[in-house]
Order: sequence, then structure tokens, then C-alpha cells
Amino acid sequence: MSIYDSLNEMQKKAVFQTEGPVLILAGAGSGKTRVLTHRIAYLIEKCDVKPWNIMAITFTNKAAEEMKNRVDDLVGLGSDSIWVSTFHSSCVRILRRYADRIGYDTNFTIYDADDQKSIIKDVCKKLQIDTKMLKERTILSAISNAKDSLIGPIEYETNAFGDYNKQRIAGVYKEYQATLRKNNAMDFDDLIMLTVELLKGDPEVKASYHERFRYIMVDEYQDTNTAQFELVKQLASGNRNLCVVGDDDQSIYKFRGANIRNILDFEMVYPDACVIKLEQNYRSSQNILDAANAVIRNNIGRKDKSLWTAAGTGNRIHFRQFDTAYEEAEYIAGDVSSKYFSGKLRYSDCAVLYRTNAQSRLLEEQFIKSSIPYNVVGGVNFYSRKEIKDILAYLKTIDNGKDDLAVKRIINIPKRGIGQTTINKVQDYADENQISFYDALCEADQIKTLGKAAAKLTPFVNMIQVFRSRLNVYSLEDLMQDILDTTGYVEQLQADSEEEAEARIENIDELISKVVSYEETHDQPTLSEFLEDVALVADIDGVDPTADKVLLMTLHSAKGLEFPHVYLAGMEDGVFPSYMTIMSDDSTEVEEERRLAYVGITRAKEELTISAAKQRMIRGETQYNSVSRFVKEIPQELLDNRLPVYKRDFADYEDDSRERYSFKQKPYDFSGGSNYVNQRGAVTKQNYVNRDSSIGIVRPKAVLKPKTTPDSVKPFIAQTSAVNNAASSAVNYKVGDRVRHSRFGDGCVLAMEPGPKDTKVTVAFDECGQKIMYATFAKLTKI
DNA sequence: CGTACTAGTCTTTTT
DNA sequence: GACTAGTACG
Repeated sequence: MSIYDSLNEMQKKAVFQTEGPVLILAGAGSGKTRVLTHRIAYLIEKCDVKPWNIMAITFTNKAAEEMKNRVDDLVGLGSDSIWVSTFHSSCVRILRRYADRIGYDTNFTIYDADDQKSIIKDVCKKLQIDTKMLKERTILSAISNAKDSLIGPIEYETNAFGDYNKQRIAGVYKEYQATLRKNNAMDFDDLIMLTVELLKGDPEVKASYHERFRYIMVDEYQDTNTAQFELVKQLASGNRNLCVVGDDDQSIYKFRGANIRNILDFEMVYPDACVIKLEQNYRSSQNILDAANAVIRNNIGRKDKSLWTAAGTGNRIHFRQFDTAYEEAEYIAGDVSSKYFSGKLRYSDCAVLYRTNAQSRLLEEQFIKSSIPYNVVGGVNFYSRKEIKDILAYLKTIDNGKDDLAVKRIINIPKRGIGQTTINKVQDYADENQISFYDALCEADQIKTLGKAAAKLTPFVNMIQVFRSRLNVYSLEDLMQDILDTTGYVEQLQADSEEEAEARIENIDELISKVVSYEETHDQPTLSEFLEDVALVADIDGVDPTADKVLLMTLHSAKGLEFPHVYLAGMEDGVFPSYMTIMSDDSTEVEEERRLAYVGITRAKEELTISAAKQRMIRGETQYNSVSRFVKEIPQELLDNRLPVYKRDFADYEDDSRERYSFKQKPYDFSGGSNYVNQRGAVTKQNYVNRDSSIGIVRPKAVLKPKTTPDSVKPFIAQTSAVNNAASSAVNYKVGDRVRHSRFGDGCVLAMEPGPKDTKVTVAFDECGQKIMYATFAKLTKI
């Protein structure tokens, strides 16, 4: 009995095919991590490959960590020396060693999105580019795309010939890159691009890595971009033992430069590649797989495959459409709660997935109300919080004096009376003398223009120097504590705002415990490495898998995970797929979202609940959406086909409501476009009945509020009455008029119905069909 | 130099 | 609706 006996035939083939290029097309839940870990074990145990000659690349630290642990379980100790890490950390590791060969110091700083934005802003100012005409965001994404495709500033400029906007972006790109180099900093994209540059330009370095990495494996290969592909190609060009694992149906990072052709064309780049398909699914019930297969079948340009399972049919997929997003959230929380208290699940069995981070808010509110423990993955990143960035900027300043951005961030935090004019004068001096901002600070007394402001700078410089000199003497934890004590940062926080301070101090404590845990887990902890760890964490990395909590996250974050109970919330056209996608003339964008839907569906092992709302507030604007086209692509017999639920009491769908309601009315409304029709007849907000006690589950009063208390209705009332007040604003159009909407474009007013809250306006838009909207929110103008 | 208020933008997804 | 950047004033 060996560890390989438990594998199926195709999996075995993938594990035993160790030599040469291998492409494993692994459908969702087909055990690809199992294959990769067993393959590593096989290489070490049976092929006498040294652990340090193996490299495995993943996208997130969490995936890397999981792979390490599972290899550990298989082969025991010795797996430590296998190089398992993410694309970005692999590159940092290489660059920390050799960056001096491409003109950087090896203690370079890594810039995050905020840092990038400030640099772009400065550069635009310098080049006198009007950011109203050419958005920073646009420039940044153009630069990022260029880097993902390995196009440097010079080449970009060449390509921009004849295109005015591109030429201006080329100018910014050039200056941006020069600034980063001056600051001894790299952005995320640089990490990959510059590593490729290093490998291509330095045969010695390349040869040393060929010697080291004899077997290379890449996970989630469908999400690699051109730069990552080139990186892998460079690393593998010595031994050609390259094994990539991926699923073209799960390629969901096109916006980040992922090139689906990397996986589709693998066999062209490596004609001798061995291709293995894994189609047996070990995760989900047949119903769930059937739904996933049916949805993804609508995409063209994919490698044909179909998942199957030996497991049973399972329950039907639950589908609910609600009047409002509020009720949707209420239902999900209620469903989780009732199943929890009837012992059907643990909280950690559940995940709620949605398209955009903003959707988490309503869900959170309901989870809090129902006292359900939950964790939100993503959203506002821990490391992008003000207080955390401040402390990190101190650390960066101490670590890399060339990082002007970090120095400028903290020079007046806490307040030292150093303002913009002083900073500008120092910067001018630095520019004149071709030195860094920090070095200019050190020579403050030389800067004539400063006058008595110079006296304020000296204590700051001295403080940083003291921190630096102590760096070798005490731990990072001591350093961080020292920074807090010396600067009086916490006191300043409290002085600024009493209420906010508490949460911010908690975050700082959290950061301190992260330093402590970093120092505990590393033999030779360094400040640079800590900052790098911090810079390269993904949202999903911070999730504690042992906590019994419901996880709330975007569909993107959910890739690679699985849960017994999955809720797909906000399944509406306009939300998922998003308006941007629907409006786009590029049909591949809808295909990308369809793949995202496929990812979402296939996360579920046992129960899948799909929900939608007719009415939803997005960016302070109420939208009316029909059920997502992706739901319509699921064969209806796979759905439980129940009525949309309008009652606030979840007892209604806990007991056998099918008897009373089933199939007497249309189960849900699939009429496209404007589907906001009040179908429920007599059932209105006023006659919700409290039948709370009718469910036979234990529900402690303190934990669960009755769903029918005026309390739970309040937010809705408050919201609508606010509308009421504003509703009196006159509109200058009438039925038959042509009107213009900021997003939907032009259309013709079909009907206007004065409602109790606000006037409902029905408009037939030329581009996007009929919509019914409230006049106050729609902001329609007559044309 | 620091603060308080206002106007504008944003949101699709992230290492 | 929420957050941010920019501006006016003390």
C-alpha cells in the first residue's frame, strides 16, 4: 500500500510523468493540489530528486502554505527546502540577492497601490498633465498592463508613435520608473518584469537557477500573465521539466493581465508536452456539477471538458429572488442561523460569495443582527489603514533611506510643524544636489531657503538615526514599541479623535503581534524581510481556517476554496455580470464573468443557494435588476423553483411552505429588462405576521431577534421616507419625452406613475432596454 | 501651518 | 453612500 494507490488513473499519470513539459487540465475539484503534492512526494521518494531542486509556484501565500503542509504530511521532514512560494515572493527572493545587477539596492522597498498613486500624481504635476483629462487611474493601469506584457518605458514610447494620449502616458511611465528607481522601490509588476529582465540579461544568474530548479510546477496556470509566463519559461529553459496545472474555465484575472492563451497555447510552445485531463470531481454533488457544466458550456473558446462525479445527485439548488437586497441579506443570515441551531452545519461550513466588496455591508449588518460569527475577506486591506501605513512608513524610512515617499509620509506625523512649503524647499534642494529627500534633510542647515524651519527638521533626522543605530541591538518588536513611545503616536491619535482612536490602537496592537509572530517563525528576522512579507500578503492569507465563522468574500477571493454550504448572493444582471461587462462590445468580458460564475458554483460541496434582489442600492442609487443570465443558463429542473420569498419571517420557508405556494404563481420572474412588478398582490410590508414560534428550533432570545419587530423594518422606512422628502423635486420631462441617463444613455419615457414614495418612471433605453426607476434617484434629463 | 468644510469620484474583480 | 482631495479660512 503506497500513498499513490488512492489516486485515480489520470491522477497517477500526472504524478508519474515527471520529465519534460506537462500540462494538467484540472477541472474544479478534481484534486489538483493532491496531484501536485503527490508529484513532489514522488520526485523525492522515487526519483531521488533533492527537495531543494524542486520549485512550486502558487498565486497566494495561503495556497503555498497549504501545499507545504500537505507535502510535509506525505514525505515528512526535509520538505522545508522545497521552494514553494508565490510568483511575487519568488521574484523578491531572487531580486533580494541580485537586484544590484540591474541597478537597484538589494534592500529595495515594495510599493503598494497607494504608493503608486502618489508617485503618479507627483509625476503628472511635474509633467503638467491635467489629471482631469487623463486620469491617474488610466495611466496607472496602462503602465501596469505594459509591465505585465514586459513592455518597458522605451518600448512603450516607440509603440506610442502617432497616439497623443499614449505618448503622454509614455512620458509618465518613463518618469514614474525613474522615480521608483531613485527611491529604490519596485511596484508589484516590477517584481516580475525586473526578474525576467535579470534572468534574460545575466546568463550567470540564469544558469545558477537552472542548476537549482530542476523541476518546476506552476499552480493556477490559467491566471498567469505574459510576464509570469516568460518568467516560468526562463526558469524552465534549462531542464524543461515544467509541469503546469490549471483550468481554462477558471481564468478570472484577465483584468490583471492574465492571458488565457498561456494555457490554451501551452502545447504550441511545448509541442512535446504531455497533456492530461482531470475530469472526475471529488467535491460536489451531481446537481451542482450539472449546473456548473450547463453554465460554462455557453462559453466559446475553451478546451472541452465535462465534470462528473461518483457521488450522488444531491439536493436541488436553492433559488430565491427577493424584493430588496436587504431582504436577501436577511434571508441568508436567517437560513444560516436556523440550520446552525438545528445542528445541520457549523458556521465554518458556510461561505457567502458576491461580485463586489461593497455587497458585504448589508450581509454584515444582518449577520451582526443575528449574532452569527463571520469574517469578511478583503475589502479595506489591513495594511492600507492609515495607522498601519504610518507605522510601516517609519519602518520603511529606517530600512531604506532612499524611499522618499515613506519619509514624506511620516515627517509630519505626529505633527511637528513641518508643512508643505518646508517639504517643497527640501525637495528642491534634493533635486539640485541629486540626492535623496532624506539625505537633504540631513543637510537641513545647508538649505538657505529654509530659515528657522530647519530647526524643526534636525530632531526628526536625529530620531531616525537613533532608531537605525539600535536596529542591530534590539528586536523588531522593541523597535516598533520604541517608535510608538518616542513619537507619541498613540497619544496623538487619542487627541485627534477619541472614538476612532480605540479601533486604530487595536490595529496597531495587531501589527505588533504580527511582528512578534514574524520574529518567532523566522530564524534570522530582518526588517526588510518583514516589510516584504507585509507587502505581499493577499486578503485571503489572513483567514484563520480553524475559527468557526461564516466567510464572506468576493468570488475572486473564493477561488481554490470549497465549502459544504455556499450562498451566491446578488445574482442579478447588472451586478453579476456587472453593467460594465454587459455594456462592453467585447463579448469575451461576459465570458470572463461566466467563468467567475462557474468558479462560484463549483465552490459548493453539498448545498448551493443562489439569491437575487429586484431592488438594490448601488453607489447611493437604487437599481432594478432582473435575475442574472447565468442563473437562467442553469437547467430549471436543477433548481428547487420555489416562490420568491416576501415574508420577513424565515419560518415561512423553514416549514413546508411548498404546500401552500408551490407553482400556483410564476416561481420567479425571468422577463428581462424591467421586471420590477409588484407580483405579490396582497402581501405587503404591513402584513408580515409574526409566526416566529412556529419553527421547532432552539433560538435563544438574546441571540436572534424576532424578524417581525418594527426594529427590523425601520431601516427600510427610514430610507423611504428620506426619499419622500426629496421626491418633491420637480422633473421637467413627461411621458413620450426623450431623456438621458448618466449610465444607461438615451431613451424614451414610457410611463410615469406617482407612487407613495416617489414617482416611478419607466424608460425604454436605446442601448439597454426598459428600466423602471425612481425619479429622484434616476437623475434623468430631458433632451 | 493646521483645520473644517465642500465637491467630486468611485467600484468589478487583486498579487 | 462613502471616501478622498482640494480649498478657504483661522
